[in-house]
Amino acid sequence: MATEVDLDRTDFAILRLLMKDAWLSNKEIAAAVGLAPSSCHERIKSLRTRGVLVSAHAEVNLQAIGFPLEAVLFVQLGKLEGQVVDKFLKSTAAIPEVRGVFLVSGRFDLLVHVVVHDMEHLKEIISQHFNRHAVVVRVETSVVFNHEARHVMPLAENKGKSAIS
Amino acid sequence: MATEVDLDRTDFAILRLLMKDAWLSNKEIAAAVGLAPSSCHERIKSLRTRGVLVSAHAEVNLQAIGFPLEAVLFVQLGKLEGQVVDKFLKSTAAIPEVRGVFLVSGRFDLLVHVVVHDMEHLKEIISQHFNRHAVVVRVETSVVFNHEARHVMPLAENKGKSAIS
DNA sequence: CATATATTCGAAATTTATTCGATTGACTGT
DNA sequence: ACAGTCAATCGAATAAATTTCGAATATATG
Repeated sequence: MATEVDLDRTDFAILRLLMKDAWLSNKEIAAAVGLAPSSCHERIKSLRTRGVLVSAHAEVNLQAIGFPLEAVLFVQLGKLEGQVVDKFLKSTAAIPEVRGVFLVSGRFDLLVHVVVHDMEHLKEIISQHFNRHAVVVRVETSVVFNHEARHVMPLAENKGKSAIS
Repeated sequence: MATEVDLDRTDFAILRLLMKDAWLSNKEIAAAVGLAPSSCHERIKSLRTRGVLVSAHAEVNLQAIGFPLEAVLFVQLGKLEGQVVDKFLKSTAAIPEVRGVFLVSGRFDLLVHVVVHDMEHLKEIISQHFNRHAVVVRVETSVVFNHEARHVMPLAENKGKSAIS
């Protein structure tokens, strides 16, 4: 598993820009970080092959396509047998309406973020999926009033660990 | 606020592709949905101006840049006065380590997803930010064992509501 | 200080994005 | 059914960006 990589200030600048806006052209990024387009291109290619830059995803306005309601499900699971839980996790993540799954420690075992058309739709997902599996002990549902996703480097400017370490 | 938009099967196909991989070229998308590049380009432009396609963000391997630990904070807030809560939400979202903030109904008021270097770093964020604000009544912390984000259309194939409705 | 390695650059070659007028197809009202 | 209106699609031309690559520069190593 790729855990550590050497990145300099310029790499971080590139990553920071692409996290904010993956639609930036190579030319624009090059200008922003002070490199020639060819050099910048080389670095981006390297970041991808090294597994730092993983992918890019477009964000669509889910309200606009008929999903105005969001919820978080707090799921308690029974005695965790690796196999069964893993299967349930996979099948949960495979539901189109599911936007994220967190397997966590503490009072709950699983947090599931879903988007739905309406309350009926939400009820359907819970009753058809979660209340059907034996591993699920209990589900608590919270409606999401407001949700903000942050696509920024979790690091203050110029705090990139250089290769000097 | 833009809530409803007319989208046909092709629009959904384009959105589905871009959600999965925002690095696809216009040419590739055009081929995949069976349009000429110029037509596809026109549609994508329209999707953006209509506010359906909002943005795109690169996903970086946070392990690789020194953030191997994730946590979810369950926050209870005091009597919700709009102004104060709103300010606290904004300041929370402004923390670089925060990846998402959910204002929810139910047992907790706020869910915060954070990435950190280590436990010390996590403790620091909680004590420096959350335990410093009067609105915060209580914080429960869960370590994230596993986290899967889903970047797919929350809709089964060919289930796009056509303009016929 | 000399050697080896990695980065950077600029220019050429390739590919892609973008514009635009003409054509096709779909919808409206009579 | 039919003419008229509007929107979508296409292909070709132009503009712009990506990608490759050898030479030059900088950086690290012994």
